[in-house]
Amino acid sequence: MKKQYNSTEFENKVWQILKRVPRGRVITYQALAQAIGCLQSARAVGNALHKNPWAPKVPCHRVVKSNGQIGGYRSGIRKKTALLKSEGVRVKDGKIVDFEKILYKF
DNA sequence: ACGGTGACGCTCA
DNA sequence: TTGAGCGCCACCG
Repeated sequence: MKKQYNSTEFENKVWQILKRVPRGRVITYQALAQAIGCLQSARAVGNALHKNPWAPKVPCHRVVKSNGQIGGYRSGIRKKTALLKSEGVRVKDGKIVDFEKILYKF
């Protein structure tokens, strides 16, 4: 597909992995980065999601911080939380309930 | 080429 | 437990 700004294998990998996360589950930026191959690039992952050209196509709202917190969202963490709750994920004050239980593993 | 920015992570006080 | 600081990687002007 055409590169919208720059060919980034890294980003492509991010969306790809994120798309295989089932509904009602969540994944951490760290795990995502690890799946790509760079455990230290959790930040870069967030950056990729932040600028992701396929906003509604990719369930970016299923990506949370490694400590179980919601993290951030381009449209606001509130929206992210609402989406998660809509999928059956219980969120308590910006934190995932039973985080390790709904955490998706590859 | 360089510096700044960002939806992060971990350690220390 | 909470807050602040430093380090990490990738993208953009």
